[in-house]
Amino acid sequence: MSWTDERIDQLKTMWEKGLTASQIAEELGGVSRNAVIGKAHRLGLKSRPSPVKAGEAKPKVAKKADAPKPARKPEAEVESESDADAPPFKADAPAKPLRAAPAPTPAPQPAPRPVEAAAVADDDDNDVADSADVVAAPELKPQPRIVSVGPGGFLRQGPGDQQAPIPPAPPRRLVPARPSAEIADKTTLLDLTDRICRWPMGHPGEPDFHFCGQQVNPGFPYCVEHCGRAYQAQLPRGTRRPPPPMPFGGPRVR
DNA sequence: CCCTGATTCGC
DNA sequence: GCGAATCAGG
Repeated sequence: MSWTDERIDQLKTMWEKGLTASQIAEELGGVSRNAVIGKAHRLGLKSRPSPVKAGEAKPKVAKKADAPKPARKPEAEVESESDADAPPFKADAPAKPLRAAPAPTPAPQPAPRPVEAAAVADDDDNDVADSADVVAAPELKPQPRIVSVGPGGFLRQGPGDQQAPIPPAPPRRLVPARPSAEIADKTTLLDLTDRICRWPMGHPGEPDFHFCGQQVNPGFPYCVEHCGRAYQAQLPRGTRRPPPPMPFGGPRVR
């Protein structure tokens, strides 16, 4: 690959954007991380916080001054003829991994459509696991105190544990709008609105996990059918029937 | 080990 | 100009 104007431009953009050399190389394709770094420097792009330059002002270490190593691959370093029995460098093959071979795609950003906010206005007086909340933030570092396990294997938390002050979402890498094709016609988290039943179908994390998607029973987060599952009239003690099957067949047993 | 960016230097 | 090899810090 050569450095076309376009590729140089991409390099500049991504470099200034703070992407690592590896990411840039992967994005461009056909070049190594070193190539990216080398090019960036040649272009005069300002260096970014390097792990190796901390404080040190004199990188002028004795590199070539005192007899260091050849540093360069010997290639045809024909020394004296008498020493012709030197070990041949058959291992000279760079063994280039040829990273990201097929990647001519300029990665057309999949225009993240203005997600309808997923209507996360959580009117949480209902007791059913509100999957939308849990699923939306699966990457909480500190393991929250688990109060109980909700339907579908959701981990319920105590009221005080709910709000983790971690809104600063780091810049996301480009991600397809749909996790997979098999869910293309299903109701995903992004499809949820106030008027769409958000009863989970399947288990979160599974490739085909989606939501009911029916019109909601006005005033409720679920359709009529699922409202019937979510809300049970409280019967006097002793007259209670055995609990109905939980959604998705109950908590997962691992 | 992995990662990172910087630097060197044969090509 | 290019980039693999190497260095060196995290």
